[in-house]
Amino acid sequence: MTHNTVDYAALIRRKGYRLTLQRRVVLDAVCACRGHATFQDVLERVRAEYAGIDPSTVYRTLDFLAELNLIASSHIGDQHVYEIAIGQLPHHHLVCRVCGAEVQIDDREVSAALEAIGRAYGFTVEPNHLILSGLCRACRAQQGG
Amino acid sequence: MTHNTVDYAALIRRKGYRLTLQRRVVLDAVCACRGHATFQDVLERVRAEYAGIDPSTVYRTLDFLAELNLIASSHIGDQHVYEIAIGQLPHHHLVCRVCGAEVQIDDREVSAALEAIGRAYGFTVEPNHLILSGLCRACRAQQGG
DNA sequence: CTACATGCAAAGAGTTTGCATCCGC
DNA sequence: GCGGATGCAAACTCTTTGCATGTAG
Repeated sequence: MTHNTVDYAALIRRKGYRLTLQRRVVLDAVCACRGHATFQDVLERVRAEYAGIDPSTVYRTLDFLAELNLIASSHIGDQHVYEIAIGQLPHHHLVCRVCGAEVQIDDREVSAALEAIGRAYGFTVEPNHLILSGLCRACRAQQGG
Repeated sequence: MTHNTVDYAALIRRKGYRLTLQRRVVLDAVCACRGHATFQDVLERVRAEYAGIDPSTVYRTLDFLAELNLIASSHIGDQHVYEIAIGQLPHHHLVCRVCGAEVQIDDREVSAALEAIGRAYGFTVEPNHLILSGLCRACRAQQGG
């Protein structure tokens, strides 16, 4: 898999690192999760492909891939989540606090709004993969509110 | 201390809980931290006032106070932080990623912007004490950027 | 005086680390 | 073959829990 246009294998080697089976499997797993995946999500998917992998290797590999910006690492509430970064434009998410539905928002819409606010306080806002919690249409209808 | 207009002692008793020395000391400590305080920040301040307190009591008390909305609990990066909530309007923060400076932003400025974006996707955004990272004026000048 | 809150110590989850072995280059 | 990466097990940090004792109301 070339993971949409970025030759990650070449990137890894160019930086002097090695392309191991484990690294390929972990990257594919994060990609296959489509959206935000917890460590456990990733581990399960990885093990479907390579049962013998050690959790410490997955931790090390996720850190490694995040360092190279092949995946993005962030937080929803107090959960650490990972997401494929290859072929993704800068973006943010709306996450429904009831059903967990996720919608991706183009960065430009958010940045424009927040940068204006930051400027008023002398801040250069760098909205880093913001995760906004709320209610999706379906859950709002159901909960009333 | 009445902690600005809210009689927290009465609130605690009205709900059937007890006002203990530990609860007063922890609440005062969070208040004295002015801004976001980690567990360790709070623990240190608490111990200056009451050295014998057990960490588990501080954990339990912080949960307790957050439950009553006397303090707010959130995350900066992967750090859990606490903040006094008494007498605070809904608000968000700009945090400088270099020097850690914090500026409070009125909720209305942020909500207006984000709700408009959410609406376009059928979401009711409920921006819960957002923490936006960026560069303050001084650090931007120094770093060039 | 009663039940809730605390202190203590132990358990538990999640994550990191040291080191011998393995394997990509 | 060399040096980085992995597996394994142990260590470590942070947090939670069970229970006897203390104390607010």
